[in-house]
Amino acid sequence: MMNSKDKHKADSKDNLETLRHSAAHILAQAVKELYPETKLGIGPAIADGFYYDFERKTPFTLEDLAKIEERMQRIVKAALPFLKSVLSKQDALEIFSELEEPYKLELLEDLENDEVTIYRQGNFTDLCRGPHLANTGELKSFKLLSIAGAYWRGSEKNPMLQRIYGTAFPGEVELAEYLQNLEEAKKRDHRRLGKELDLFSLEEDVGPGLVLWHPRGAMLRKVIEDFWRDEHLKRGYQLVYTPHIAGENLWKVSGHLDYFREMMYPSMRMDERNYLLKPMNCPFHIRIYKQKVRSYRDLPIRYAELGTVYRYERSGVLHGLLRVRGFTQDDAHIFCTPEQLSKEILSIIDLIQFMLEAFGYKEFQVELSVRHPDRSGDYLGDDEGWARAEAALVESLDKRNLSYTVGEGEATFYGPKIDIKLVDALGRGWQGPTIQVDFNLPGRLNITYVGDDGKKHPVMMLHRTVLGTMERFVGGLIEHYVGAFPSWLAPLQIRVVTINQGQEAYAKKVLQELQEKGLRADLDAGKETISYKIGKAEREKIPYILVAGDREVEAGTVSVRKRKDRHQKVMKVEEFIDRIQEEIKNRE
RNA sequence: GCUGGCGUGACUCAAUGGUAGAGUACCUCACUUGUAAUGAGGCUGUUGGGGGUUCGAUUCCCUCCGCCAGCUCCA
Repeated sequence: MMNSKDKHKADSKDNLETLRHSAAHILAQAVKELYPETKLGIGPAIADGFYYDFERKTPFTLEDLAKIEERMQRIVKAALPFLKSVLSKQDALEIFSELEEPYKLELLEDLENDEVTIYRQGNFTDLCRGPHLANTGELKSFKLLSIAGAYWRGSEKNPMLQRIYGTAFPGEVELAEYLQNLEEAKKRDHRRLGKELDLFSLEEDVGPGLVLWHPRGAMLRKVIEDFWRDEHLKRGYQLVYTPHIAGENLWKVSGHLDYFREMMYPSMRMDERNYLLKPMNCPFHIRIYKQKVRSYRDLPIRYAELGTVYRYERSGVLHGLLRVRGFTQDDAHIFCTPEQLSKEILSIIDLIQFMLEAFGYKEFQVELSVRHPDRSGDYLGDDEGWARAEAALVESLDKRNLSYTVGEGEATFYGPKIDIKLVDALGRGWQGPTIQVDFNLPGRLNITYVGDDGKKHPVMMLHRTVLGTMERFVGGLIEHYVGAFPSWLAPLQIRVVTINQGQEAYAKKVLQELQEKGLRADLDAGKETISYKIGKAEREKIPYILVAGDREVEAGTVSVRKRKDRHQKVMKVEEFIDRIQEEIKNRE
């Protein structure tokens, strides 16, 4: 049941949507007034604002944007009422054919109901479900933000229209706040922080989407990988390693050459054979499974590998660490009996949840991807198997009380899946952890186990990642912590700093003590002022600075300064070591 | 891949149809410093690559590459 507070919240969300949707109409009116030859696409409200798609021969420029915004202001000032009319589809078709709006006609023709609504303000008419503001004067605070191409109806087979993005808020304060947040978010961008903190780089000569991990980034990754490995071993996984290339036949048999070729790098030839760079790890894990006859008693078998794969991603989609061409999946394949499937899925969900929470993620978006109800012919595997697999996925999500959205038709051709999205600084979602049931490979590669009846049965197979890939996960993590990693993750945990050169010997002794305890520390014994050294360490976002001045040398202590905390505490080195080790152990 | 924008020293950015400057970083010297940037001096560029227009291009045009935003696609 909805309480009054929730109801109010829902109302204001609807109000914001109405406001933005109306803003989109005003945008379209302004564009039509300034550039009458423009054809209208669609113009909805979105999470952070609104957009409208237009077809026009000459592209909009930034100067046009300013002009359009001005014209919108004029329409707002005129306070034109939004007039709704309900009419028959036939009448609407006549109106939009008179207006020469081909895209609107296409939309109308696809509408199934016979009654449609249109809205008018001033001389502008749009096909629209509504609702809208009472009049254009109610739009107070808005701003046009950007221009981009967008395919008509989201299909790259269709012509590309020009999309104008904007945002609108009930008041100037909210708008200013939103724009400022946008600026703040840019400072959290992992590409910027990755450079500032010297974590990684991408370089033209190496190639687009191919990552160079610098020492600090590599250390961060090592810590994550160690944690990942330990946790997998605790949970009954076995680690494997497999090559980066394999003979063509492996990929032919697995179906990758039929279904995944356009994502794969061209083959290389040696000794009269063709080899391909691996885009996935599964065929290798399956070959390991097939080395022996497996009994039901051996199952489940869980092979895990931090497997580096290469995929040809289209140039326009590359994005820092979040979308690359060479990446390391924290992959595993689970071979089990149909009876074991539910339990395996559940324990993967538990592992994902445990891992993400360890990295400070409190909530995440879960999507269940199932078959398209009308297109069962497009999928491999029988209905019964799909039904059972989908039920197992749903059951596991429900058991752990996870809310999720259902993506109909989002399943892969070989099976249903659960995807978890990580959200970046600008609110964009990136698919990370995934659990996929596979109805293709077991049959295709004839992977079986011997049941208690002594007969061979097809095995159930799961693909899964719990972080996704090291690249995407670390990219997300940088933004999540804004580069200020907790001590257990920080590539460099401690910087020892001297005040003048007299303390260098003592500082070196302190450093050695820290390093002997396995702590990641370095020393700044430079000639600069203490303020300079503190500032430098703070900019590097090192969790702890230990200052060794004359007083500390005298007393055998260090002055401990925690990141972003001006109040330092003086203590014995041993005491500091105890404290930070406790912090690291608890992953605080 | 598509649409639009951008590409200047290691980084952030400036400038002009007449062969480029500032800050940071780096190096040197002086200062020996008590918790977010001591001072002075110095070094750094085939202005993304190639081609064209021009007496002359970093600036204008073409082309390729890369980056950014969005679309499409994905871990």
